[in-house]
Amino acid sequence: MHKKELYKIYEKLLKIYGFQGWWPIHDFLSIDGRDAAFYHPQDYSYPKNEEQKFEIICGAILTQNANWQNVAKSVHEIAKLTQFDAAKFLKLDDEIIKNTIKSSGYFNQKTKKLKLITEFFINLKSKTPTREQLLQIWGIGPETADSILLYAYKQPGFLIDAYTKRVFTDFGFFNENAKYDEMKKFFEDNLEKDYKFFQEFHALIVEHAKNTRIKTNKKQ
DNA sequence: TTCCAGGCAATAC
DNA sequence: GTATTGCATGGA
Repeated sequence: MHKKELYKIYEKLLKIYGFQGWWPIHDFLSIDGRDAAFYHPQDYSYPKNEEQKFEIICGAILTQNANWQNVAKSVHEIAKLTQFDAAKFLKLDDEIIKNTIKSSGYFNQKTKKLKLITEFFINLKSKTPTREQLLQIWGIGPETADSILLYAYKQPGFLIDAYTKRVFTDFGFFNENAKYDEMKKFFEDNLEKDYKFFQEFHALIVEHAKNTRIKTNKKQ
């Protein structure tokens, strides 16, 4: 019964913010540019190769509880160092990686996470992983698994993040203690499973959430 | 200065 | 099973 409402929200967000073109893919032509990550609105053909898949996976780890602007710097640095060749990345010393991803925060944990997912990625040999496989990897939780599946592998699973929860709780769809899988199921039960649509919807939710950020005032 | 950002695992209860 | 805590940087 929520189908109509959800599609209406999507149309409204699309009208306000336009196509978002997620997930940003690094542009090697502007490798020395300031902001080398770029978006590709209405082009759902990305990632176009293994390197771009690996880039999205790295970004998904790095953006865990981190500001994307900080992550973009790390992505840029990894691109310069490895061109997102997974085998090349795996050979890097931990100290090099820590220094390279420093701006994303939690660099000790994230270095370990990146190495583990890189090993997994190489062993996949271009196959598509399952959600269960991803969740077994240390450092991959439901949101990271879903973003990897949706944006690196074009699998139409709905991705829930802090923004999605906040926005749709505000809209009255969920209550404060709604669980990840419960919210995910809600969207998937009420929407057509189309990866392009899911990619766009999630990106629009994030954009909207950023634009309606509540400026908290600690002491009330 | 304080607070938060495209979470997750470990630990405590 | 649910709640809390540690992880860390950079910009507002």
